[in-house]
Amino acid sequence: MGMNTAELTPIPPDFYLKPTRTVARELLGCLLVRHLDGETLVARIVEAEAYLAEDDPGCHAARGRTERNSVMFGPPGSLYVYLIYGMHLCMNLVTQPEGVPEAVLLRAAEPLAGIGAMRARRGRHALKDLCSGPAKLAQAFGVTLADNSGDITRGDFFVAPAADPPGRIAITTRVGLGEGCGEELLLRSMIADSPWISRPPRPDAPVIIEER
DNA sequence: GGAACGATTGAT
DNA sequence: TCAATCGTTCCT
Repeated sequence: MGMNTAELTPIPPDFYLKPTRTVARELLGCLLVRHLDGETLVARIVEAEAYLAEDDPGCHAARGRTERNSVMFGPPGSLYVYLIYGMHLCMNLVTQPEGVPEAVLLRAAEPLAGIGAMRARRGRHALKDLCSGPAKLAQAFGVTLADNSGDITRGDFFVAPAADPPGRIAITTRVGLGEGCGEELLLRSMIADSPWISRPPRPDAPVIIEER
């Protein structure tokens, strides 16, 4: 059932040294894989956002290093997990060399395997309710604060290369940022026309389509 | 020490 | 449209 998960292997750390916008774009179609509690969870990434060290007031590291954001300053391929709104967790993949605090927020994915376990963790049945938002995705994959600073390039929680690369990619503004937080920057990437994204672009936001 | 706020979600 | 819910951040 589901899919063959035997040959899934991690993308190595060098991938996360590319420009962060590129990493966000190239993560589309890649597979998020986790072996957890005797299950293999797999989802195809369809939406991701870049957060930059320079000229990006929306980045958690925009005002320097703090206890919370310290993982962003760590090695590429690190997992940065944080609590938002006192009740949800968001999952980021750290990019750039140590000392450069950039990351990609994983925002949405298409569930492919381990659906039952995802449903149980989410408390929802519909496939579209499992991974269609950053906190939903984290919950479906059993992410906790204990996963913060983990290594996404090896072990039982990793990103594998795209088996089915996306065709058209849409680039637009990020979700949920207030005024003055870089809300106009085109740092959100998603698979164009994917039914698995968290939400459509704002009606007034520019959308750039890249053919592949 | 205290207050305001947030890279969200789910219900109304 | 709105409440939930609490750690982080920033101000006093």
